[in-house]
Amino acid sequence: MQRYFDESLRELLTEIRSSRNEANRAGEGARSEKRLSTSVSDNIADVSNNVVSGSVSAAVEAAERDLIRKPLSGQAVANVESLIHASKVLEKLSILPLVNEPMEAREGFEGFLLQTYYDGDRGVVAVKLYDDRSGRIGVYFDTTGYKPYFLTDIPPDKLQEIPQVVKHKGFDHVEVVEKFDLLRWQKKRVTKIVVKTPDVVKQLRDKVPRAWEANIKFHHNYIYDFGLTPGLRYRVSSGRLELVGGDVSEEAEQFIRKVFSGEDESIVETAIRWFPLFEQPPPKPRRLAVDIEVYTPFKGRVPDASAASYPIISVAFASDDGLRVVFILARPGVVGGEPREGVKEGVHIEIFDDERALILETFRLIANYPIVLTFNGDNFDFPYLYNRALKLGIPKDVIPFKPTRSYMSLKYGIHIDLYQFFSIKAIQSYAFGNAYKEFTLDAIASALLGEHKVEIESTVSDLSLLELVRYNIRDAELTLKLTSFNRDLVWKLIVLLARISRLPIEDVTRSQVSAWIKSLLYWEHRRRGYLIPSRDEIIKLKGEVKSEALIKGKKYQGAIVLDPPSGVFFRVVVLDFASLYPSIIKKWNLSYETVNPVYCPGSKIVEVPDVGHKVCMSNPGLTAQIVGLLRDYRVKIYKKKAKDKSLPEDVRAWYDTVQAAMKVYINASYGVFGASSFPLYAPPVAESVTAIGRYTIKETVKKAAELGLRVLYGDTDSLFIWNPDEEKLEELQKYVEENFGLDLEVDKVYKFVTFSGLKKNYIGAYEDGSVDVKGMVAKKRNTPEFLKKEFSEILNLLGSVNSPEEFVKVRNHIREKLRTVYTGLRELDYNLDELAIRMALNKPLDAYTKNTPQHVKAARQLARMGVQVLPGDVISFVKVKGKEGVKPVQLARLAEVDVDKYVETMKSVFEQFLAAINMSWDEVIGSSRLELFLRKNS
DNA sequence: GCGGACTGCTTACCT
DNA sequence: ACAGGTAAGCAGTCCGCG
Repeated sequence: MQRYFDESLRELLTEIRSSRNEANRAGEGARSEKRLSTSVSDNIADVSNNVVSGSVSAAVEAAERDLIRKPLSGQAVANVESLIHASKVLEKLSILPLVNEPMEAREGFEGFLLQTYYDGDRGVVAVKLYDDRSGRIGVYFDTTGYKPYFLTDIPPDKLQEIPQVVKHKGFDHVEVVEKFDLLRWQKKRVTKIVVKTPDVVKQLRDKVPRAWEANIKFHHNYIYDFGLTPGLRYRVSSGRLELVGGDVSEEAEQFIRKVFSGEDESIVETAIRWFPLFEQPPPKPRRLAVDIEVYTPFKGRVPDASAASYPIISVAFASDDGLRVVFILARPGVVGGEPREGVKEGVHIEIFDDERALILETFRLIANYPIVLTFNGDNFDFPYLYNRALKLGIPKDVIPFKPTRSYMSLKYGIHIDLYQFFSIKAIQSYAFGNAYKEFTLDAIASALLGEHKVEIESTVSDLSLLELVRYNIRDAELTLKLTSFNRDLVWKLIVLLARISRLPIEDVTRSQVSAWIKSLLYWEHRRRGYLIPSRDEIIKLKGEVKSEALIKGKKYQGAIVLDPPSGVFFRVVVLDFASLYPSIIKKWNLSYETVNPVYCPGSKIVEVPDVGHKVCMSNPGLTAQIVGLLRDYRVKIYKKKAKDKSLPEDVRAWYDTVQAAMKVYINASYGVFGASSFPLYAPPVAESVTAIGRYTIKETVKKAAELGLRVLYGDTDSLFIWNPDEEKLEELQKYVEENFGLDLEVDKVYKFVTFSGLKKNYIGAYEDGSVDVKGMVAKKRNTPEFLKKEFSEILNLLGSVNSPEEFVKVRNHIREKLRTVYTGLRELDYNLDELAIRMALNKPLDAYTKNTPQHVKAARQLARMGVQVLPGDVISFVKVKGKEGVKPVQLARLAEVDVDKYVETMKSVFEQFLAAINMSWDEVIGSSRLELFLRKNS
């Protein structure tokens, strides 16, 4: 590997430059006043005031002809051995066109539905389909004459009296349609106002007193009206999209009927209809990850993508078909770097002496992949490339992206920005169990892949070319791996989320879980001919809550937390109600139309405990059906299939992803009804869920007491039982099943639990010595690293304890350990990084107006130094002596650290734990103070 | 003018 | 913009105090 660069790269660069001269001559035509040899040195100085002239596009054409179409001529390949690999790659690439508008999907075209969008030029909805046989994307342009519309209750003749509507130039026509009004449980005739373009809906919806379904994106409406499911296979047939492979076999249908036996027929019918979503194998389009690096003279500041003032110095690509390429810009005064910097084998490096050529090559690659991955491409890489290209005179139609309202979309393929995807809170918490806490490539890759970014001393602008290559390619590889690890887990998850939500891929990867649930519910409303209620009418009819939240500013009361004791308890069984809230929604038939119903057809009404809402049980509520279906599918079918050893491993992995996708949905299903931003916001629904939850756990605690079980603690849906009798436990489970129709499962068994006496705060140790630490200060991000380290060492001591007797010994160990740490701290045996407190900035600096927390103080000091600080940034600071009290790590010295403050922090970290083992800080540290005093004065 | 009691703001956690 | 509940640290304020 080391012999790759046995020549000095610098020498090589000279060669490249001259060989490029030939190839570039045509491309330089437009800038004839500047010879290529000077353009290299001008690269940095000249770009910021580059003016786009008319002759440039001719130059681009020429460059395309001479340079781009024959990339091997004048190609700088940095080593001989990789040339063989590289030429194979490039051979493949060199036949690819620069601009790649997808071909039209005509009659008979078959492919997976990836994306719908509005094609403004043609004025129709367009659908991107991925054909897995050719590996190409085709676009189906709607031929049914589908137009944008919204609904109102004004009859057509009365509508004629509103000229602003019917005389509007975008107005097309009206139709009368019949819908079912779930909220009022009656048929309703509404007027459909059909218009020419989507923007007209926005202009006209306020011109009528009441409008429905006027806030749905045109290309989403298309999906709902045609009953499409993104992620499934379709064929263009008789000018329409026809589902392929959506049939459910007789055998499968019988199986589903058995699983859902006893349910209402409408639920069984939906269950059968959904089956292909979980069973059809996912498409596997080729994926390309792209990452760019930009020169900037300002350290600690992210280059401004809208200005794009400085050159793109490197672009790295990694694809799942094995491509590893870095395009790098030769810059005057920047050395090649040492061979031993260790660029991995198989990475093909191309050195460009012209930034424009580099960008054009980049575009050509991007334009040829059906899926392009970035990390923050929406807000940085793609806008930068876009604006930089324009600045360098590259015409728009050569650029493979088009900016949409909220993100960067691709002309040919699909752009997935993984920063957006991993920032989705439901993904972070439900799919990955909060494994990562910050939304940076490094944090996410470390947590999920166990791999890191390449560490660099200062900024990318200061790196040698080889260091830059190494850094850049790692980012691209990590980005790719984030979708491919664990048998393409993330890609499959995205496909499944698209199928369940019915949102296109570019939409589902950029929206929060509330948008997914909204979309799924809209789709089902449309399918069943229900009018989608407006937010206002739901609030008017269902706005009232009956409980008061314990937390100021919240809308209604939530879960209960039992008061835990303090102390150590051996053999603790933790029971929990399986999917408590979703199960409640299903069992109690909770839905916006069933809670406090306007009309309950069979008058079968039950009352919610505590809050007294009335629930109509006569017909299955819509949201109860959907949530219940996902829950049952997950529990009764896919959790089992995921563990079925008789299935091949990759099939099991798929089913595991299926159940994970369902988990994300059902976990969020309660919360959205309590979120005022949700279009189907129904506070009494959310309030009923938590009230029933409280009722259920309280009754279960009562029963447990009757059975002689000792309940130590419980939070929302869990009960900690001390050394229970097996039979009594089973009896309790039976009681819960019979009385509430819920599953009370044994979640875990702890060898022992140490409770501090505080809620949401305990350590549970398993038989094998591993431990769960919950809520303790030692676990929090804003606790200095040295304390976390020392704490985890104490945890190791603790995990080894097997009996109450052994605790005595461990207590002594712990006491000694703490004393050592204490004296070490007094003598400042730690460095600044170990002492740093990390805290996130949740708002822009100037939004902290009420007071100035310490991390904001530190951040303001950084800002004064010219370092950019943005919301989401985690500030590392240390506590120091002096007026401000804090300093960012970068600016602090060890000598100014305020040791007393750190002793306080140490005390609070360990007191929580000492409380559990019945020790006090003073008894542990008291004598240490004396010892330290004596030692210092001896 | 200072310190303790208190409230409110902010963050990070748990379910 | 999925929810509420708990804990901690600190900033800022009020009040008492001859």
